[in-house]
Amino acid sequence: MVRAPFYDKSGLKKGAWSPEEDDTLRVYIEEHGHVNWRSLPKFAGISRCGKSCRLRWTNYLRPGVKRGNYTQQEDDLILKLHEEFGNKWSMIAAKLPGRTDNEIKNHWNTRFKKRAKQNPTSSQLAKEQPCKHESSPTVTSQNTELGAQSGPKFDASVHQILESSPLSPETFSSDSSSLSSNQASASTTTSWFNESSGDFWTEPFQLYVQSNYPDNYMREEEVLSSPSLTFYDMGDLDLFNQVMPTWQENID
DNA sequence: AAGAGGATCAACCGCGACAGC
DNA sequence: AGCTGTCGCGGTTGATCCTCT
Repeated sequence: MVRAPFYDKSGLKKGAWSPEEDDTLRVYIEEHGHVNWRSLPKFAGISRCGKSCRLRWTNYLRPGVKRGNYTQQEDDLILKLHEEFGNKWSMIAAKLPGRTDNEIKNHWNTRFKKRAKQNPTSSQLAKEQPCKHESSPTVTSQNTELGAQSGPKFDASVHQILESSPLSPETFSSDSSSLSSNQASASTTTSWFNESSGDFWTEPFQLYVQSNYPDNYMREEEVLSSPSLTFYDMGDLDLFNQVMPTWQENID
């Protein structure tokens, strides 16, 4: 279900990731963290653009990423959050431990299609139920359509579509290793990346020797030890806890 | 059994936000 | 103030899987 691998003009690989690439990226990030996505592929020896690496890590390789079916509780929460935030998938994902914005977005779109099929008039609700926190002045047609599901009129039959999946202890945890060190990344970026040039995300791959690595590079364990860098903002879990009381222990 | 069409989801693309110079 | 580099987000695409006829 993935695109066939291919190489673009600049020699960057695109399409599906191989297990070898996954291993390389995982090992590298676990060892060194990700200070600078743009330069990471060079140092890790991956023939991908930084953007692709970031996406792969965020959506697939990152520890704590939960895969598989959505529980009804998760779905209730997504509905609630979508009503509040609209298509702010990253904000929704931030409140759903283990789920990524991409996955939630896919899930929502899939469900919407089902819903739209079942109830073609539902799009009417979108105009009546603008999302509370919509800050953007431009509302796309898709936003409008998706909003159709979000209001209180959303009927319970939708849940019958949803599959339930017991939480796996392996895939779900409050493991602080499932972190995002973006802020740390930005603050610790050092001048040793300066030799790079060209377009940021698509810069052609160049192999750098590991010895180029600076001593002041922020290690994964340093990132983990930073209290402000945990992946989940625990203060934001109130709503999550309301909807998913059975997960409370895991979160705490 | 096989083909068609729908569903799923990983990955790509473009753009905007933000920080540093 | 404007430019450049970096990053993340949201929308979209496309290959594969699944289900129905």
